[in-house]
Amino acid sequence: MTASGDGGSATDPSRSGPGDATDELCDVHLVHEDAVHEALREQEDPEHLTYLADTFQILANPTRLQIVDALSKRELCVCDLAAVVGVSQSAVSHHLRQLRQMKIVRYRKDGRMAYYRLDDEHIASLFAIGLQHVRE
Amino acid sequence: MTASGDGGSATDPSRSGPGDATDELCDVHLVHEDAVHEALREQEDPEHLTYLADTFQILANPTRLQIVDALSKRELCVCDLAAVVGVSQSAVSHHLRQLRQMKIVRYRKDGRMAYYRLDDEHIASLFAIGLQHVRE
DNA sequence: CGCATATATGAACACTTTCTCATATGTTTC
DNA sequence: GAAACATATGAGAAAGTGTTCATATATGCG
Repeated sequence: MTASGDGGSATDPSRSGPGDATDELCDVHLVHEDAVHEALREQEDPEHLTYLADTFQILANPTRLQIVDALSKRELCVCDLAAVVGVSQSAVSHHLRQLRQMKIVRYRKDGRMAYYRLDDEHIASLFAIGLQHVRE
Repeated sequence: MTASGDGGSATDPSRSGPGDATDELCDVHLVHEDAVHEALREQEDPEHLTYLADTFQILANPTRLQIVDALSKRELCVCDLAAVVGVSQSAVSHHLRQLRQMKIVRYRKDGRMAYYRLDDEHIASLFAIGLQHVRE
């Protein structure tokens, strides 16, 4: 997932006025220094971005999106979900675990059945806005 | 899709319902037939879901989310983006192509520079709602 | 024109993901 | 307790992804 290259970091404190000072944060010459430094200051917490990337990763699968789609309207048990999305119980269960781990779905146990639903409204929003983007 | 394996039908004819003769959609026994059929009827277009999965896939990378984060506040050229996210120009360019292909970013050419920005408001919304979900 | 700069892209390797098969866990029923 | 059922999970093969290196395209400048 992550495997980002060098951390780089930055904010060269010695950089100052014009001239040919080494305006390098990475390995490229800075074209718009102010914008870059502003962007660096306002950057989101990298941990949040990594976690968000993991969340999108779990949503990045048509079968899991079918599950999210179905659960956006009603709760369903694992067996029903397998029938709806047309894959094996094992595959659905694996998908559900991933969705659970990223807090995209939650479930309640009733006897030997497990009834799944979306975890919160953010998920329904992400799905709905994503569909809007796709439909345009 | 590939419903292979054992048949194990065991249909339950005592269950009522407006007689869609399909008591077996996959290879598992249906526990809540009505809910399953309703979910099947209301299913989103599979092509949309595949495209949406591709979109989430492109968002499912911390470096690309850093790019989206930076571009959510200002337009930046490729060189600046490389400095901000701390990876090589080549890597950024590869990422930008993917973001372009999924209509997550767009760009304008000015001389030899390419200035990128987010493609539409849906993207900013997806990013913002995703962050809310992460922060909870 | 020739050279530097800015961006784009192809190939390849390390790493990750997804599916299926086999099996484990927990619950209900006999 | 044993069998049947609903769900969960581990392992491993096949496919996919992200980065780097090398190089291509295109613009600007002297």
